[in-house]
Amino acid sequence: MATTLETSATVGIGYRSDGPSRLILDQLADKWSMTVLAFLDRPRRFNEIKRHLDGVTQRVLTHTLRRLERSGLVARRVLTTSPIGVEYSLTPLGESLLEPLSHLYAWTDANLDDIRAHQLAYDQRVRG
Amino acid sequence: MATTLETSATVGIGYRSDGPSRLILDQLADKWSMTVLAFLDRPRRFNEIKRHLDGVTQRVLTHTLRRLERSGLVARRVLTTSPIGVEYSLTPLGESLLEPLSHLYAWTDANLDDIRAHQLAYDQRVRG
DNA sequence: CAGCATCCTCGAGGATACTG
DNA sequence: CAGTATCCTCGAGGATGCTG
Repeated sequence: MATTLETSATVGIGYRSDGPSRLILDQLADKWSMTVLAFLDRPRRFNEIKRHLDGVTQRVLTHTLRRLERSGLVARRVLTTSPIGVEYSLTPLGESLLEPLSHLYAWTDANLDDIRAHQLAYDQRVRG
Repeated sequence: MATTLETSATVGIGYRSDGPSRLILDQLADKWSMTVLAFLDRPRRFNEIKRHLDGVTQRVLTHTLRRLERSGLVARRVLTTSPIGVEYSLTPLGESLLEPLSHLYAWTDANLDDIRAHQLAYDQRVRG
């Protein structure tokens, strides 16, 4: 099972399904994580985040933040205010992730129309 | 690894949950899509891909390839050989996606140990 | 060889109610 | 305000068998 490293020497993209990239993808590919990371350009309160993510429930947002905190991407800080407050912010590790992600966003913006056109053409080809 | 890009500290990352990046993430974040893309450094036959993805079923691989084809990232070509064959390859659009993805892979490789350490520490703190 | 047709499992995500 | 605690839905993914 020790797979050899014969994969994609041409392209030079070191992705393997059992590799570390899989782990990161699993971390980010849920419904809200990336939106949360993008919103944490400054420290934000729990309900502030919740209001920003239209439709998220408390339970799911809590789970999302816990997972990001667990991986060291987000820091959680309890404020000893009158009603207790909790502040979430990006860690340096979390901030460093924004840069590679921005490349993906840029690609998306540049190719979205192309993708949509392909999808539309495919659907018409299959249906009609 | 401190990039001199000054984008990370500011909002400069144009991600929104209702934006196009969401669409791309939904496309790539399934269990096999990225592995398939990485494996298509050259045209590959269906069963060739299936053998490479350890554990994937025919049904799921078919669906994965259909989705990638629908978005224009992968091309499907039927070979009129003795037993019919099908060849899958990256489109230029699909190839262009590998570059931004490689940034994500590089980040992952550079920070995997850090992430794993955070997760371990978190689990012990919470008492798992 | 490369599928499609069924059936089934399992967990992410949501609805709702309660609380320190 | 920022959470838990239950319960439920829904679809991705898997198992298995059949076929042009």
